[in-house]
Amino acid sequence: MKTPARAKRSAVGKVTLNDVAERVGVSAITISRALRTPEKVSEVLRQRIDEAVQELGYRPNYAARALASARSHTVVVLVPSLSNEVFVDTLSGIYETLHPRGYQVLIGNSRYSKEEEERLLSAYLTHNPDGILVTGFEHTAEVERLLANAGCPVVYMMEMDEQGQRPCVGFSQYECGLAMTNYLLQRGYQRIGFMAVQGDSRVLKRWQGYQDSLKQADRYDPRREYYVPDSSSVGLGAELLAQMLEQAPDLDAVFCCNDDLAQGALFYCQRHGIRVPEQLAIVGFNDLAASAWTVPSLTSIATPRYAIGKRAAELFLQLAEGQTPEQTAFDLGFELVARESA
Amino acid sequence: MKTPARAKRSAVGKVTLNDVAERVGVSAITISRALRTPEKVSEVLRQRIDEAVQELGYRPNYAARALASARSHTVVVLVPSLSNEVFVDTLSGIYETLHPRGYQVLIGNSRYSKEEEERLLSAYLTHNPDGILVTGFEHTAEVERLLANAGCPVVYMMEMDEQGQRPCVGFSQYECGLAMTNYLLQRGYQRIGFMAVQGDSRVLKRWQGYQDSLKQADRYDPRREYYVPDSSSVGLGAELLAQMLEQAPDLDAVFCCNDDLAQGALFYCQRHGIRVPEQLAIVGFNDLAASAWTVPSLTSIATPRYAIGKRAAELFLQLAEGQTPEQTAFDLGFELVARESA
DNA sequence: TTGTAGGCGTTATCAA
DNA sequence: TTGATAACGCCTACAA
Repeated sequence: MKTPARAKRSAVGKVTLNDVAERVGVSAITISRALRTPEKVSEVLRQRIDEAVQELGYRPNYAARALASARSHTVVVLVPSLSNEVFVDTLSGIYETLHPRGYQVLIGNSRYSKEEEERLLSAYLTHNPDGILVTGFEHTAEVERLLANAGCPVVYMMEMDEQGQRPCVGFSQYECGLAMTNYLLQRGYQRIGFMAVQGDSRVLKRWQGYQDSLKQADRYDPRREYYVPDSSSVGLGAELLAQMLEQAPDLDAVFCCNDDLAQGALFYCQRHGIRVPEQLAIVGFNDLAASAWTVPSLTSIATPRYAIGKRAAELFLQLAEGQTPEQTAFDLGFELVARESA
Repeated sequence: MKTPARAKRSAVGKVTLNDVAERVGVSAITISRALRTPEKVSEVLRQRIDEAVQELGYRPNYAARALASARSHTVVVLVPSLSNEVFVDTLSGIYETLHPRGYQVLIGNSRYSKEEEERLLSAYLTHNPDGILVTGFEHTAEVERLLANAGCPVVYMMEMDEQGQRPCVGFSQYECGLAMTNYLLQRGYQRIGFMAVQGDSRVLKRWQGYQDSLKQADRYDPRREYYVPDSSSVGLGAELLAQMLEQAPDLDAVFCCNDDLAQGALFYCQRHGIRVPEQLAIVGFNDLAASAWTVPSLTSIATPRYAIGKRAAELFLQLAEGQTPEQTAFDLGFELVARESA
């Protein structure tokens, strides 16, 4: 019913700082201060202001704040997938670190597409983020250019920077591949295959580790490698194992580039009466939650994704505060979890 | 090297509309128009503007735009979990519909906490979203108040509004519970248990359906119900089945309130030599990707979550454009997928 | 401790 | 088709 004289273009007649100021009888800036730096406002005033804010239901306008302060309090996070426990866990670590510090997290899901990543980044840059957290070092030239000119700290996640220049938190994917394959060799497996999908740089590095391990043991045979660019899934693991067994029937172990695949491979064996690990050993990667419960349980590599998210966020915070951390590259390691399947 | 006289507080010396305007020799508003409504700018000018934009690398400032236009081009989506395929799929549907229309999607993950949901919504409202997509109808009073006063369309997802007032896209969780239990009865199972976790309203409704089905068949026995408030996981399914079998050893079928649980229950049976479905039938809910591949494969209920996200986003679009759609409540149904486990 | 002035980058409004 | 002007709501800088 009331027609506020002031509001000319005001979107929905939302309560502004000025409304609160009028109500309390002070200037707008004082309200602003009371909200952001309460200690700089007198006790009495602060109390009256808090009340007025409550009564009027004042809610600061994000856009106005971002515009006036030239700080968005926003951190952009670029991940290749959300349907993967790994990145959801990473996001948890990021969120739990950044949220208490007053940052909004803008999630960009590129679906393993570099082009989509480019679009996302380009769009999100209009937000003038205070920081950007990206997955991996493999991007389009344009993305690299955008990141370089973003004017805010950029932290790379999941892998280590080989040039050692850029801030990053991750672990050596190559070492993972090496360690797991060495483990299989050590357990006496002789004809070890590798099942790869997606083909992102992290998978390729694990694969490289696998190859180097076998070559060193003089057991490498390209016929036992299987790669398709499709996105990972349990079903795909089952299908690919069928194909691998056809191509290399003498396989005695498969290293699946991730646990989804490994679970699918295991189910395939269950269905076809192939005993695991007696006839065929199966190992995965990432140690997804279900892998401890399958029968047999899956040997895998546990990756510190939550910790990566957390540390990456912390690193961003340091960088954003203008600190010069002595360390900007964090290798958080990994753990080989030996279970029943190999 | 150049020191732009104008830039006094400019955050990072970003290129603005004015910079482009100067370069082209027109006013800023013309650049703005050329970018938003190219058809309102002359051919020649448009071309020169496009070039200048390219050369200077101009990128509109989201905050300024939102402030000036009182439109954020942002839609807030509140989900209870990201570690659940269901909501990730829903988000895909939303994103794929809204992104091409120029909307940003702000994801809020409440982790099944109503209090966290309240904090999230409160924070996100500062963005003045153009719309809000929420999961379910069960919220704190404050959230309900905030939604009612948000001043933008709100669409509820996953359930149907019993009062039939609010815009919603979902399906009847109750009917799902009913249908699945009827199916089991029909298949001849007599002592059917229910395994519930999380305890959100959707689970409760399925549970209600289960109870009503059994009561009607005069086969209801509360000893066969098992509920813990913990969050769902494969491991929990295994643990709970162990407890259920102890409490009601005569169980001949379990209806798990979702597929995670069902998979865990199945793995428990595999490990303990309980034949499924001969000794114990297992059914789940949601039809997660892996459920088709386990051995035996899991009977479940496929839910149209991608479609729900898509339709909810479309409904929002209609509402946002001021249309009055004749239909604002969409029941997208569900499908019982009979497989080997029951 | 509080206030004044001015501007952040864009768009709505109205005029030319 | 183009432009001048005045917001949008808040914050920085400086002053009192």
